[in-house]
Amino acid sequence: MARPKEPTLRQLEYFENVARLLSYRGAAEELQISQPALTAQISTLEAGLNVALLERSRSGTHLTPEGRELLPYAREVLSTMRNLRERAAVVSEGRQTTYRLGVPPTLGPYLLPHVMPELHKRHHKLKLYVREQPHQILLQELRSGSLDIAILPLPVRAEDLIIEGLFSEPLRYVVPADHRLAGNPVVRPPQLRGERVLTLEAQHHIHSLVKNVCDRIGAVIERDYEGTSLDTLRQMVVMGLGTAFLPALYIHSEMHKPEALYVSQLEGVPLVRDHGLAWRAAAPSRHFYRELSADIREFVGLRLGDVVTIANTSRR
Amino acid sequence: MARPKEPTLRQLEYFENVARLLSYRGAAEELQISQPALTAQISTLEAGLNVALLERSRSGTHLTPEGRELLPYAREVLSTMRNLRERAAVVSEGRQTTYRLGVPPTLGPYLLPHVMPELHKRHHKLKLYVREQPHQILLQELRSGSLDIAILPLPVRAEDLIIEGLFSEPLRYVVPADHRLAGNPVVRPPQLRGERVLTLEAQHHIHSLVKNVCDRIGAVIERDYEGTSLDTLRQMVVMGLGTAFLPALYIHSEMHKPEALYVSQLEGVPLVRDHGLAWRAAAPSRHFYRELSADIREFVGLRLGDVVTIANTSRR
DNA sequence: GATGTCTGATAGTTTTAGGCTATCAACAAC
DNA sequence: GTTGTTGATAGCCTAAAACTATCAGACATC
Repeated sequence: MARPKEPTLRQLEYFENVARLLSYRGAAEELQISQPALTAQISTLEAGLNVALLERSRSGTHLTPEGRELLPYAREVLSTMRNLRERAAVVSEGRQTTYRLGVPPTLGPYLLPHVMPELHKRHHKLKLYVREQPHQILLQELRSGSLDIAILPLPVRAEDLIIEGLFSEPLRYVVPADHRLAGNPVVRPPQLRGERVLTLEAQHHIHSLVKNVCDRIGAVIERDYEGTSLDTLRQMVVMGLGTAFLPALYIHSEMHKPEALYVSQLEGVPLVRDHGLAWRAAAPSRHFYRELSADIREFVGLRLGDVVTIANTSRR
Repeated sequence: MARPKEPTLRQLEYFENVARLLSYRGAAEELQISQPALTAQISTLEAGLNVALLERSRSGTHLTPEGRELLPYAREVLSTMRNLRERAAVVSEGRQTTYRLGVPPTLGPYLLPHVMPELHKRHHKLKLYVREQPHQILLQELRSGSLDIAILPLPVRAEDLIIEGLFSEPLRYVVPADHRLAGNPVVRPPQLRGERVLTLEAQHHIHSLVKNVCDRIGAVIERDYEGTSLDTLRQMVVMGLGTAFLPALYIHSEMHKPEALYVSQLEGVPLVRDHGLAWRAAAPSRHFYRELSADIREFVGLRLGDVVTIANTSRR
């Protein structure tokens, strides 16, 4: 193929060597090629650049003025190439680059502070770039390649993704201080019939979980006041606008005594959200992601074992 | 030869293209190669760097985290290579790089100010890096490649150098104001018999020229006071320590009325120094150097034609 | 002046790498 | 279920890189 002869890195390396040693035979020896091969490559380089780089006679070799001017440029190319190879060597050791992790905003802030320090201790060169987005967006960006891994609410059915269960997180019933059920550690479904329940906007997975449970037990979803975040939801409960089901990790992280709210466990009807770590099945780092998944389960078990239930390792 | 497979520029170009288009077939089309050839080159690059750069499935292509991290490095290599090619394109137009010109210190300061402005007008991208050194050193450094061209006193016999005559410069007889010969525009050899003549140190060409003439005419070289420069020589003449033969260009540039010295022309015995431009016979820019030689003769003729005699174009 | 050594260059040959076409399997769209 | 598109694989061909052998010129030594 008659494409114009561009200089190659090999030729620049040869040129740099000859320029430094001022001897074809000396440079050939150092480069471990034959002297005629070196001569030919330098000639080809000069033809490609359309400029004489070296002045040679039987009495020795010198740089031409043009060669002298271009030598620093050649060294620059070789230097940047060396940078690339060195960085590749580091990166190829594994877990030493930046992975983009997506998490739902209703989970990330209440989970990651417990998990990140442990991950950092174990993989101290690992860098995770965290993005909080609604789970539908997370799924889309994982598929499109804008994310490398994501924590998604289960179940998720996607043939092109690997999803491993992390843990189950219950949602607790939260009432204001003057509520008739305040102070009861456990509430049963008949006690909630007719209760007004506040929840997040429809785009959140929690919305559908809470709606399903309310439909089952006869509680009423309050549609006039939808929360845009768990905090705004909690403030509305404090203000007496209704009651709510809030995630256990949120409660664990954000609600402390003294607090104007009471928390109860709902008995008889399971209300949990399952979390899983997802990645693309074709990802070259999929073995590392599987290990990361196990690490997260381990650390969540250690730090938050009394708040959530660790998942069995399974493909859902 | 089983040398480790280093990445090539071609491979980095291919990688950058795929990374930007996120499609092997799209990139192959833009690169004007077949898609299997592209796939093979990317695979070879990944093997060479020992890291997966791209994640590919039948549903599309993504950068891996490692590939994302190395892509700026690859772009850096391609950028420095582009810089080299662009600079080479400028340099290959000719006369647009820096040439090292050597000149004797007894000539350079009195010649170049007349010649450089004209040279710059004619070759406005030409850059001459001037070094003043004794002519023996000039010859040595020209041969060793530390200089590209040099103005040398003639004759010079060197098989490996091309030398073209530039001009002949007479040396004038200079006496203090109270000298018996002061005011005579012309002096003859018998008038100088027994005269004490100061000159430069032996390493200078002028020394041997003056010594030869003094031997012929019976003047006496003053060995107790040798000049280290033309200026110091002239100051000693002013102080009445003796007389001297000074180059015409020096006189033309540096000695003006009123001055405590008188200048005469020596008749009957020629006392001139011939100057030539020298370069290595094997220098790729030798055609340019010949043109430069002609330019210098032209400009010296125009600006200093009444001080020196332009040489015929000849190989001495 | 003759001879030997060292320099870079040239010629012919061999080996390796880059690129081709044909075809494959997997996946998505209709 | 069929068709089209994706990246991957196999076999082949050509160009490039490298080899060895040898050359001519320059220089040092005898």
